[in-house]
Amino acid sequence: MQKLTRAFYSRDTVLVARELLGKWLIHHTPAGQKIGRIVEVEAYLGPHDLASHSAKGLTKRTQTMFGPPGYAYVYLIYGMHHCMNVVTEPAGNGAAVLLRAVEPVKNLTGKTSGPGRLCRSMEIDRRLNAHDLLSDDFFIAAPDPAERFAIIKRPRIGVDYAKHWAKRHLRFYIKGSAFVSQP
DNA sequence: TAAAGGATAATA
DNA sequence: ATTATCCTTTAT
Repeated sequence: MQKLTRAFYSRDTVLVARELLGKWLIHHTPAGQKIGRIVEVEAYLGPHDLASHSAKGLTKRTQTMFGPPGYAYVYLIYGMHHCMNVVTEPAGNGAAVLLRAVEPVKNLTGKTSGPGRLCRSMEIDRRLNAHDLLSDDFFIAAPDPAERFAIIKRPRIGVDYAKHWAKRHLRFYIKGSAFVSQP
């Protein structure tokens, strides 16, 4: 099992999004080590992408997104759910990958499909915002034998306000996985 | 299908 | 200080 490096995250967001599929999200909590296999992600490209938070410019909330790559961007949505993103590309680009669904590997309880439920079962909340994903208690790693699978491209979810950006195929998931939130 | 819920950013 | 908005989920 190999922890992903800073260089991995600093590349093109779409590339990182596709390569995050099949990787393991690992979180050490007081209750024990939790592991989920990433099966669905979305790419948010930067300020020019109207669906991205960074389109609003640099604010208190989005500053993590504009920071260096390999950090977690966690925020509260609709007052009751958390969403977890991974910052990509060099600092200042404002790009990130949203984690939408994982498959339970270890110590996960409840459903793990959908950004809110993913965070609930992985015990992610906004205290983990700006947390370094190269740390030892919260990180992403490649499982030992690299797997082979087909990747499906679809439009992103919940971004109808973003005009033509809503139509772009920036959501990726593992073909045939029973754990994706929306086929 | 709509209500819930709270932080955030824009407006005043 | 007030309001509109939000990368969702759950229950009616």
